[in-house]
Amino acid sequence: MAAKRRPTLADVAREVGVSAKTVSRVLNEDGPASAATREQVLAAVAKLGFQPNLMARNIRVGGPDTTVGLVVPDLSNPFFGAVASGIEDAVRERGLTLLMGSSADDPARERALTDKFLGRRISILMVVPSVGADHAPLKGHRSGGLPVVFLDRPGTGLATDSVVSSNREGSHEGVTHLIAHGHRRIGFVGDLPTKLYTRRERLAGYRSGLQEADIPYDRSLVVSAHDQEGAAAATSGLLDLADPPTALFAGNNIMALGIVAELARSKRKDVAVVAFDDVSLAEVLEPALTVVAQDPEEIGRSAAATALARLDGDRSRARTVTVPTRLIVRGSGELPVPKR
Amino acid sequence: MAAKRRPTLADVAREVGVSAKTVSRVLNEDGPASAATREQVLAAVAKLGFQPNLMARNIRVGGPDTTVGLVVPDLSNPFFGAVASGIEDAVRERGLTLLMGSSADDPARERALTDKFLGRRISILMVVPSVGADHAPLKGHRSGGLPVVFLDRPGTGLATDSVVSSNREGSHEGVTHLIAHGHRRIGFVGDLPTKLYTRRERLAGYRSGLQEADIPYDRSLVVSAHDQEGAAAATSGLLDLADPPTALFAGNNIMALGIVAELARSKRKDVAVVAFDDVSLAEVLEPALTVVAQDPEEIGRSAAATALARLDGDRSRARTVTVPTRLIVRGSGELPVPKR
DNA sequence: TTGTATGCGTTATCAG
DNA sequence: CTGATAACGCATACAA
Repeated sequence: MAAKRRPTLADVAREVGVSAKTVSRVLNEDGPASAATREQVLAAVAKLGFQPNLMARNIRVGGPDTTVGLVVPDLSNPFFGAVASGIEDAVRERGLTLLMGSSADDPARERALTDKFLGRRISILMVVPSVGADHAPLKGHRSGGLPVVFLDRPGTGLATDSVVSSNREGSHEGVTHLIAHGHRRIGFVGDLPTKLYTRRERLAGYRSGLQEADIPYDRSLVVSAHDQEGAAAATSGLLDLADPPTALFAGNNIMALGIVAELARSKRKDVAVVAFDDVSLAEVLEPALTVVAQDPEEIGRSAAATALARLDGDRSRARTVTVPTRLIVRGSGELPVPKR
Repeated sequence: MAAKRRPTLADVAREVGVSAKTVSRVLNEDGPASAATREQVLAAVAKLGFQPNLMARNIRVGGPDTTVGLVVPDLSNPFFGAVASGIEDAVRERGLTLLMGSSADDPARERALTDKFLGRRISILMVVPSVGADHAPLKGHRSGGLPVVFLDRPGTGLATDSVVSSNREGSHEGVTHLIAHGHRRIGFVGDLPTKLYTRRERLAGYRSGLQEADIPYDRSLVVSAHDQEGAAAATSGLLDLADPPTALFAGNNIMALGIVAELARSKRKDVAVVAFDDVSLAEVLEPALTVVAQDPEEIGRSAAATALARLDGDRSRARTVTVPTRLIVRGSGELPVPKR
């Protein structure tokens, strides 16, 4: 038996012996309806398993859908999960539903997803921009009244609201913290690609920290990796240098995992570490991991607040909200330079 | 200026001076179209910022939407993020897009989300059932040809495919592992509510492990918590008992974090621990954390494979796939019973 | 190569 | 209180 056609309003109406509009009225509690027909309709709806076609409804009503579309690069990175949670909490009160999809950090897939969302006439669009994506095509939507917010990274080709962490300042603070504990050779383990906004900003903060302390920038101390395993390998490479670093700065949570794993594997407890972005169990490690913590939930909440204000008619200029980071001192960042 | 009406096919057609159908043709690369009109149309589309209304399109075409809807209880739990990743990878090859939303483990919200998905005529519905949810309303859709898959937990009131971990066997193995190292007083720190399927199954495995070793079940050794902090407090309570456990079994990843955090805080390295579900940095802890690892990506892939087979016409009976767990021995589960 | 009539499932309008 | 009819934005069938 092939998939049967789904029941429509008309089917329900025929079943009961009323008009389609009457069924519609009952379901939407729109106009008046006698208790008798009401019950009959409800019974028929249950019997047939009728499910209103929201697309047909939307096409008729014309208004935007009550959905917030969110595009993230990676569904399995807890950072974006936390951001999504923050958004969800904030928009639910307004009756909006968050739907999240992945771009895999690929501009083409990001575009396909946003188009899908836009085609559905969502109420708010939130995007963690992929490297190389062009957001000029969103201009019309934004000027047409659709709130568009960039998260974690700024977009390209479109002036709209964005919410980012204080990447540069946070890294500067983290590196300065290491310097204050005597370190002068500090490795930077960053993610890829190197032109990723957050990567660039955090590297810039690292460099400004060094500069402030009159420590020359040494390119051989800056390495990159795609994932945790790569970060571990990169860490190993740094420690094998003729003049190895005495401290490491992790460019994000994944890099932090790789660094910590490699230091544990090689039983090195003398290397100081500060990581950008917190990770679970950081306080349990030995030494406990000192981090420049981001506030992903707050990033989400802030983005939601901005978007909701736009929905309420705020037509002011596009603004960039910077969510502050916070240095959490736990131990790994306060290790001294080993005597030699 | 209020939000202007979005441009439609007709608007584009008027702009160019052709019929709506012609515009439709170029956009869908459907019928033939002269290069001249083609360019004109494309120009007008860009100029007006026209975005086809996918709902109108879909309602006309009638076919299902190319979306896979996924309902999870918590967007910020990395376990579900990994499951989603597995699904995404598997369905993308078929041109399907994964969209994920949160039920917050609330039946009403789960229902609202599934209704929203169903109203959009998604191709596949995947649900991590909330406690207390009734899935009988999905019957019509499932028999109407919509693949419905339950993940991580079985659904209620609907016979359909589901994919779960080997919770009972895994727990049994984990507890038996502790017993093999001499432990007889083993605490169980589980999540809430206690009637949650995974919680019940894992507790059952714990009990069967004890029973097999002729160790009496002691209710005072079974505690529960909502979150990591709660798990830490529960752990503390267990260790304060007059006759405290010498080993702990964590009912899920969050409970594991709480246990590990509390043991670190109280500087207890003599308590053996086995956790259900792996956590990052488990191998770096001291002692490294022995776990009964789940395979969330595989759960996702398996669910996707099942659903795709249904889409291809598989009308065989509903089946339950059990994804095996794997005991990963790292150290914490092999600690001996302290001498006293 | 292009246009016209028609219908998808729903709701708004207006009449009964 | 209820129903007939038109309309939403788009695609199919057929004609030109």
